[in-house]
Amino acid sequence: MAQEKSCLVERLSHYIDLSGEDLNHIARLEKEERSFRRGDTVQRQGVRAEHLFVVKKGWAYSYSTLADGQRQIVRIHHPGDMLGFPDIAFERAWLSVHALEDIVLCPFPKSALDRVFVESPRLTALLFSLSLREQVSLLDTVTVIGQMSARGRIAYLLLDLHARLRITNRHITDTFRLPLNQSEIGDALGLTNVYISKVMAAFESEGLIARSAGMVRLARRDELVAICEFTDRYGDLDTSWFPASGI
Amino acid sequence: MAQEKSCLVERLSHYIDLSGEDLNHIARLEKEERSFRRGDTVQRQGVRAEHLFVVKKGWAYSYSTLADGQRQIVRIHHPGDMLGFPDIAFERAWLSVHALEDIVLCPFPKSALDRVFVESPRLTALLFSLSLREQVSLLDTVTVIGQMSARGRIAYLLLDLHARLRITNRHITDTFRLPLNQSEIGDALGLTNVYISKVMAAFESEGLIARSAGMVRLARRDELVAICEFTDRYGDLDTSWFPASGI
DNA sequence: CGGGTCGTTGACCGTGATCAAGTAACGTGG
DNA sequence: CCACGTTACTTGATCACGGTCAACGACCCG
Repeated sequence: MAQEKSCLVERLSHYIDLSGEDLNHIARLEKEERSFRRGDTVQRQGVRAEHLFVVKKGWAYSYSTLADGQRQIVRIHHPGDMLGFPDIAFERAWLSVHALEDIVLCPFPKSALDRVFVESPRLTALLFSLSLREQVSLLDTVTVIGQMSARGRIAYLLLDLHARLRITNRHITDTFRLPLNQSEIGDALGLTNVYISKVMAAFESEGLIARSAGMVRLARRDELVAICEFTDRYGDLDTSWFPASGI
Repeated sequence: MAQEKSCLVERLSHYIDLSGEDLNHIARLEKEERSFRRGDTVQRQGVRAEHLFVVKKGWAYSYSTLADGQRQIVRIHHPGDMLGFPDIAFERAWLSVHALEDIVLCPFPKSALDRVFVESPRLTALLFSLSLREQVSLLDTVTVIGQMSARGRIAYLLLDLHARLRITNRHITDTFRLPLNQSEIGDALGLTNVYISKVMAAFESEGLIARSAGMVRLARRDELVAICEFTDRYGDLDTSWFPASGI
């Protein structure tokens, strides 16, 4: 199947120049894209994890579940994100993945990674770095959930989503679509849906945000930033140490 | 300086067989040892991050600080651990590192990583996997802090430390040394020192743990496990996909 | 001795959970 | 077209987990 353009190439060439060699690797890796419907479970915790995915279209999230049914959403995935990194190191998936809307994923098999590691150190370094950036984002999440009040956590979530959408869309305004319901926001932040509702209503009445039909506008972004000490961590990666291309 | 045995080799050969080639790389990576005194700051958030470290002796922790001085301890490092992974991907360190006691670290420069990536894909895969395991551990931390009560969080911390000590010491008993004070435990779990004191006193009076002179004994480990649904995530890595050695 | 750190304990309080009722929007089938 | 179920959000009353503040004791080291 000749694809117009590989979604992985598109994603990765945002960071570094890829040689023809590198491109061949990616082409070999990438398999047919897969679609899921809103609400589908892409992957369930504990199954054999055999693929990494690139999100081509739509939002999804990864979560873990406790025995009593409590759910922690640990990562929200946007178009252009890669998901499934943690599963590379283990036989079974640690996280379940849920489609927030109709989505399209590009899978590529973990078993093909060895050739990438041998033949394209530069691509390997990039994958490693992307995984590390996700790790840094998790570090922030821990700090936010561990230390901040509900207002801070919610402000952080909104600013973080906005900053991440800006990675792939530089010209984004202060308004964006938020296809998460309040229960899901709560599960991402360790709060209840009820309290999300109350705080967001407060934010709105204070003029910090505006909401309508699934859209959010960060009306006074600076104040939200002050509430949670937000700093954008999605600047450019340090690629200076990467192995040179083509050798 | 001829060392009896490289601490990195000791650590890594626990997971895979290392070729002579690989060993040479490691030797080149480990320039030297560096010692720090109890209470020293090994690295401060925001400085140029130029090294990865292997902990050879003593405990340390990585943390981030908020503007108001609140501190989130995100990772406790034991002998044999590697620290500084997240800093590989960025120019500046995201975390500060603090010595919990007198420690010895083996630094190796980030700038030397490119040769590892080019010449030893197998070692690269192992480093990647170790970084991913740390990421998985962070995922658990998020879930624990986001969803569990104080009792659950503290039980989890104790069990997690115990399980990690068992990686390098298979014959560990149910008793171990805990060189963290209660303020630090609180900062790791998003709780206050006061509440740590109260819950641990409760655990002790219920016979779940016993304490004396900086040591903790998990007297009824099974009940602690039940409290926080603990599962040991430090089993062996999936190394099946690793590139073969020697080529 | 004196001062520092650390852990303990108690009184009080506030954030955010819990429970419950009600509303609005939407799709479905009659 | 309305009746109905479902899902999402809102709002209020009540409650409890864990924070805050403060005092005190144990221990260590100079």
